[in-house]
Amino acid sequence: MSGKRKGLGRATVHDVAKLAGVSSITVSRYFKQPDVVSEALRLRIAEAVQTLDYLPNQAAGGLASTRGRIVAMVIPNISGPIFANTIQSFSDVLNRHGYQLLLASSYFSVEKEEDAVRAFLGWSPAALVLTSQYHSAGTERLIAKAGIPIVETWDYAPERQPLQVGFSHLEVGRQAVEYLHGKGHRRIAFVQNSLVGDLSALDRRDGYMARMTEQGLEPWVFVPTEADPFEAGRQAINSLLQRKQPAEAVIFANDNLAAGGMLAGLRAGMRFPQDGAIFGFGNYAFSELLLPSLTTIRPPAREIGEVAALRILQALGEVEIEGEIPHLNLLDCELIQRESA
Amino acid sequence: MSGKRKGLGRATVHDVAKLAGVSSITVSRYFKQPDVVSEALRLRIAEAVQTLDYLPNQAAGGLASTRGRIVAMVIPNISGPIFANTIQSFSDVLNRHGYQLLLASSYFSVEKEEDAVRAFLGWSPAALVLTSQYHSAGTERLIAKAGIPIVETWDYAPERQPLQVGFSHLEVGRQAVEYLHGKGHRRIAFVQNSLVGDLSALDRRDGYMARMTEQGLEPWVFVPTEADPFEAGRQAINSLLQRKQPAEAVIFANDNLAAGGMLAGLRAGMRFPQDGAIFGFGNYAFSELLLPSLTTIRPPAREIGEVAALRILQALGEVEIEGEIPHLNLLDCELIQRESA
DNA sequence: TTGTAGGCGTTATCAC
DNA sequence: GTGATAACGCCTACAA
Repeated sequence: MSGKRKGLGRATVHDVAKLAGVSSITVSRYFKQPDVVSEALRLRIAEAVQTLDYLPNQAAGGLASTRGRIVAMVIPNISGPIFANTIQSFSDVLNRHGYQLLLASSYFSVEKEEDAVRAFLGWSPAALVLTSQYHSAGTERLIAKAGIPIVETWDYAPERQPLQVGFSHLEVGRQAVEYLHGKGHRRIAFVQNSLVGDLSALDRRDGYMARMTEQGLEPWVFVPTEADPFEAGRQAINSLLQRKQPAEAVIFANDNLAAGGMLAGLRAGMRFPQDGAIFGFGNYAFSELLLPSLTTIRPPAREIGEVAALRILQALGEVEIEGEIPHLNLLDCELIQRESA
Repeated sequence: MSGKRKGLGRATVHDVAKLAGVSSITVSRYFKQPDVVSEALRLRIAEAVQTLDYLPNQAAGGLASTRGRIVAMVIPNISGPIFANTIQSFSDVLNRHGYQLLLASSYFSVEKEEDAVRAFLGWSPAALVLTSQYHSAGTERLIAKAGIPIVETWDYAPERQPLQVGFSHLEVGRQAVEYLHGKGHRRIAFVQNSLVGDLSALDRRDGYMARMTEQGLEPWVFVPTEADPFEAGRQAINSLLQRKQPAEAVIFANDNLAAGGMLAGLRAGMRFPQDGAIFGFGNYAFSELLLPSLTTIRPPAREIGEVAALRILQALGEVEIEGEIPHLNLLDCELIQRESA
């Protein structure tokens, strides 16, 4: 009987409606607002759904209602040691409310981020999550006119338009100085991330520099040339600790660098913290397993994902909230004192 | 002027078509098969797209063409130390070809996996990726009639319908025994994963048992009661090494357990491998950072993601291939000999 | 509580 | 090479 197009071959609302002896809109209501459908029809529809193995077509639904149950997230990387926790918790909370996660990584490149955002917007996501406050001009334009909730995570820039869920990297840098200074150290160095593009790490460095200056101490920033973080760490240790006037403490831009540096030192016969205090950032999984274990700062990775998801669900009206949705969500980092500093 | 529905408020093909003075189908072709559109029109359309900031609506496109450019993946967990690499490489390859990744985690629960699969199928994904060969009956039914390429990763079950991209956990178990036996060890124990649901880990145990038996050695399986992997590892070390006839070598179900065990031993004054060889699985990021560094087996995490994506793209006709698409993709694990065994 | 009509934005199909 | 038409599967708006 004709059929000029093929379709998916799956059952549709119409099939279910016919089998249940109702109109298709009633089947639609059965899924969206079950309490509006009478008990009798509900049972008939449920049976038809069973029989036909009916699955609502989300693309069609999203198209018709102009609001797809999908949320998009761009993150620097998935396999790195810290962002995965954010993705995990974010995705879990969303799934629980029937939303699906669309994911892509930017590798700390604002161009790749823009590509991902453009691709995502084609899916008319219900909301969009980005990492940090730093984006390309193109991304800024896209999100400005996207007309959906935008959330920036892993950073805290109160003056920006998008919802903020994260923490201040500047504060983290200051906090590290504070701690080491309190331990009596004066010659405190900072090892920068060799990964260009990680702009938040530069904020941590700036916080370090600001606090050092305030304390009347001279900032001492080491910039590794090695790309591999473990190698870069080794390079830093060699340069900072094996000299006449060695650093008393070294703050690394992240735990990878710190671990690489510490390991190189240990294998060269050094002892920590005796030969220099080692301070990291990130509280990666291995940090407590090192000998000595690594003193570091734990960013609220999981919490960021949870809060971001919650705010989005509230903005979408899926979760109730009294009053305004908090625009600024400043979460706590935790300084974890261990053996290395 | 009526307008009974609102729509997204964004520009559509029709807007672009009107501005460019062509029909909307030509705009569609401009995106799908640019070489079919004449140079002149292409320029006009490009300009209109620019002016209007037009973004193709993927949901509408997917609906009309019955093939959305989306691929769904269910993985045990995102934040764990090993699967993230698979997700990362998988997503990267797909993105490069204009496909987006829909992601959810099962936490090693076949029920959660089924929920995710059902939710995903509503999006009419172009393909579906699962982890391991173990699923619920419901999932089996769903994938059997999904009518899209299905890929099972991180395992290798030649007899199964879905495309296989992974490795044999049984083989991994045998390989560990082989290695330790070759080092002269006879009293070789295996520490099971305390995480129920990780069925592939049981396959590794079974491989261990089979090989031990073949060698005329008696299998010795320890089942931790502690849930936390580090605690479970400690428990295992205490039980296996601090006795009259201690184990000479211990194979752990994964690197987390091994690290926990080794660390507990070290802090108690033990030395490795002198007081017992320690063997892991997974080659987690920290494994090379431990002192002693951990001997383990590296699963082809990244490669699995790449190959899975490639096979899917080939099945979808996005990537050329001569002949049949290989159904069985057995990838190599790498035994990484380090200091602990 | 249930149904009718028609549109959401795109693309398959057929015609020129 | 380009266009007219209808259909993909669902949901909003309105009516009963």
